[in-house]
Amino acid sequence: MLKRHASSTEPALKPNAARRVAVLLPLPLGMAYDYRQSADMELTPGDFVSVPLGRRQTVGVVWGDGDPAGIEESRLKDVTARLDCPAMPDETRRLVDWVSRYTLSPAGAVLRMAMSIPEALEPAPPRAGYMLAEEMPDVRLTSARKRVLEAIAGGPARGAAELAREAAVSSGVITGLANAGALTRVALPADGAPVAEPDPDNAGPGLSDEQKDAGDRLAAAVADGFSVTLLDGVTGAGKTEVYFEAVAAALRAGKQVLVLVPEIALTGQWLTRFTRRFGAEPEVWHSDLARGRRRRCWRRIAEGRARVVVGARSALFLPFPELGLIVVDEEHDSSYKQEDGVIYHARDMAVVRARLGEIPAILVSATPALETIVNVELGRYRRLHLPTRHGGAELPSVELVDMRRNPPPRQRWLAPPLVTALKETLEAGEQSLLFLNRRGYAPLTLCRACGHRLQCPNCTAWLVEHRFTGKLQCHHCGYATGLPKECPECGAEDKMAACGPGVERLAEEIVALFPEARLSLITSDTVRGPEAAAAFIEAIANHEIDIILGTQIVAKGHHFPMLTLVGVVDADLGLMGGDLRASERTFQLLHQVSGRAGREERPGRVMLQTYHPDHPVMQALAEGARDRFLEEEAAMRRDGGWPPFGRLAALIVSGRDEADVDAAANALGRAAPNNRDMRVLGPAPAPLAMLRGRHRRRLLLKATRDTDMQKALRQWLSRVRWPSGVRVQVDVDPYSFL
DNA sequence: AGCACGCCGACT
DNA sequence: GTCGGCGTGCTC
Repeated sequence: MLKRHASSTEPALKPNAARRVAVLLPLPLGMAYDYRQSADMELTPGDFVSVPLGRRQTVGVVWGDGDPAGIEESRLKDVTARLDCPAMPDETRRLVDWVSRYTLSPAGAVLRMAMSIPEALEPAPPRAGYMLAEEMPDVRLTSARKRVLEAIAGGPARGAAELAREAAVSSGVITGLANAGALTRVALPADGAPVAEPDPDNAGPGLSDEQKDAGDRLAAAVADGFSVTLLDGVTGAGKTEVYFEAVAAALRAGKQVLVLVPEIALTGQWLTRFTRRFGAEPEVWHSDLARGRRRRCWRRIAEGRARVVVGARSALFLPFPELGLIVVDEEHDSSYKQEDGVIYHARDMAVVRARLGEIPAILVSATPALETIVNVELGRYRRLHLPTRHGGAELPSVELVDMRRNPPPRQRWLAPPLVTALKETLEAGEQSLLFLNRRGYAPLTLCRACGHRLQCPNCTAWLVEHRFTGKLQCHHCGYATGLPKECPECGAEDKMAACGPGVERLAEEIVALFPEARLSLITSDTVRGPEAAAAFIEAIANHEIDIILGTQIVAKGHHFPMLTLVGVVDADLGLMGGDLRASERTFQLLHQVSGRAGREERPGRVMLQTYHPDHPVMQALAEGARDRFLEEEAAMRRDGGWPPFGRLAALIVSGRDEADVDAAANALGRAAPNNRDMRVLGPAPAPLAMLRGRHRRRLLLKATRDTDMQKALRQWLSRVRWPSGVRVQVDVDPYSFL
């Protein structure tokens, strides 16, 4: 494939023509660059190579043959070296190409996601280990030192950190012993520490008949090439344990497994369940892993030593040499959509990766995306249904609290029925969860004298007061400022008033109502990082907390046996704003929060505070009529030609100069394709008309299902030029309408 | 993404 | 007179 063979139909190569290879670089370049390959260098597609670029050295990947008709030979530079590390697997390279074509992103930009840790390609830095010195010098033996010497006597040479942990001493003791000559430093085999492998036969799964049947069917699919199965089950049905059977089957077949999860910070309970089932931890991958751990993790995956990887969406681009199964947990979750840089949907690309590798994908959810349901109905995806909760727990009852008929008192946000329910729950010694998807104290601050509203200078957004930090914050760009004493517009003193509730303000209300209750506020401001999250979850599970008050982050995947009441403070919050998926997303989120209630023998109760009790989303939630809701939603989308029955792509035109942005957006509007199959809406100011100081306009290309969107977009964009200060971003299959 | 080149303000 | 700000453009 790589070597070009001269044939009679091709012009004969010049006898001393250089061998060219195409090398894709992890830069937003769009195409591979050609390099000269020296005669003694063997290169195969996928090889990582070091090449000169400008006046620096860069690492790239051999992508295929060079193009003899490409740039002239005199400008070719030599490949410097082939790196000593496993080649990028064929499927990963094809995925990079596929995502690049689909999203209209430069291939190099996609490659960058697959080379997120360039250090992993270099040989591992030598690791210092310690062993007992041949001759024990005369040193003072403290008890800490004794423990170290005992620990080291019972095993091979180990690293300082490992040894310190085993002997329960600080690493200073190790250094001290080494300096005294009692320990000698030796080089450890780099990264060679054996990894405990998950064992598919470690523990019996302990499944119900219903779960076992589903697990068997998933496991059977593992041997069967490409397939997509929706594992559709109510919250608490034990879906995780069911797909673990497919994981076990893949492990038995000697394959690697990738489990995608939406928010890696929240998987503490998931990891516990995994370890219980498989007797070892999976490899955990996410983008803010410390450099060294990330490097080792990447390397173990590339070498096939990591067997099960659980990770956020970027894990899709890891170099699995023998991937045998992909699971997408909470497949409906919108955090699978990457919104900046290369804009892609990890659930959809996971299906593509599965097809390229001819392996199965399992999509897991209690509230599947409409896209997924439609794919099931079209027969593209299989479906396994788990209709009952594990252990016979009842699904919670959902009540609507009509805020028009039961208004809370002025400057309060909890309606009387919810207050009563909270009181009853407290008295029964059970836990309550209040959900309000609004960080901070108040979403809006205005002047009572002149009506001026405090807005972010860089974005079309109100500043949110945070009493916790005493600041006004923009949630879009990170702008923060102190709370002004006087109105910046009219100068009136002490007239600034907080409008509406955030979780901090709601906390005040709860403290006033139930001063004796133990309240915990859980938001991304109060929970920074996985350890803090684990501590909160532990405290809740131990019933050290009576009322949990939180944003989005409490909605997902946790299981608290004493939690019997869930109150949604503003169920209408997500419905505003004309977003195509507003109803669907609100349904999914509220259904998911509701699922936190009553997961064991105690029945759960859910109360949704709403001003629109007749809205289809509220009705469907109250009646537990998920499938009816999906049918109604599907009917509306089908009538309007919206996804998944039609296709969408958005263009976001942005720049610092508003006139330039408008001119470019209008030019795109004039050049827009408009025919029987496609129509362009806009340009219109994007919902966030200014973001981080850049003005934004949006155009939406809406087309029939069978339209080649990439081709249409490429042709459209090629007809228009815009000034260099203006950026045009393409979002194929947009999810958020921001 | 780097790292150049290039064209206008405050320094030794 | 030069040092240096980051805007613009190229890298096989």
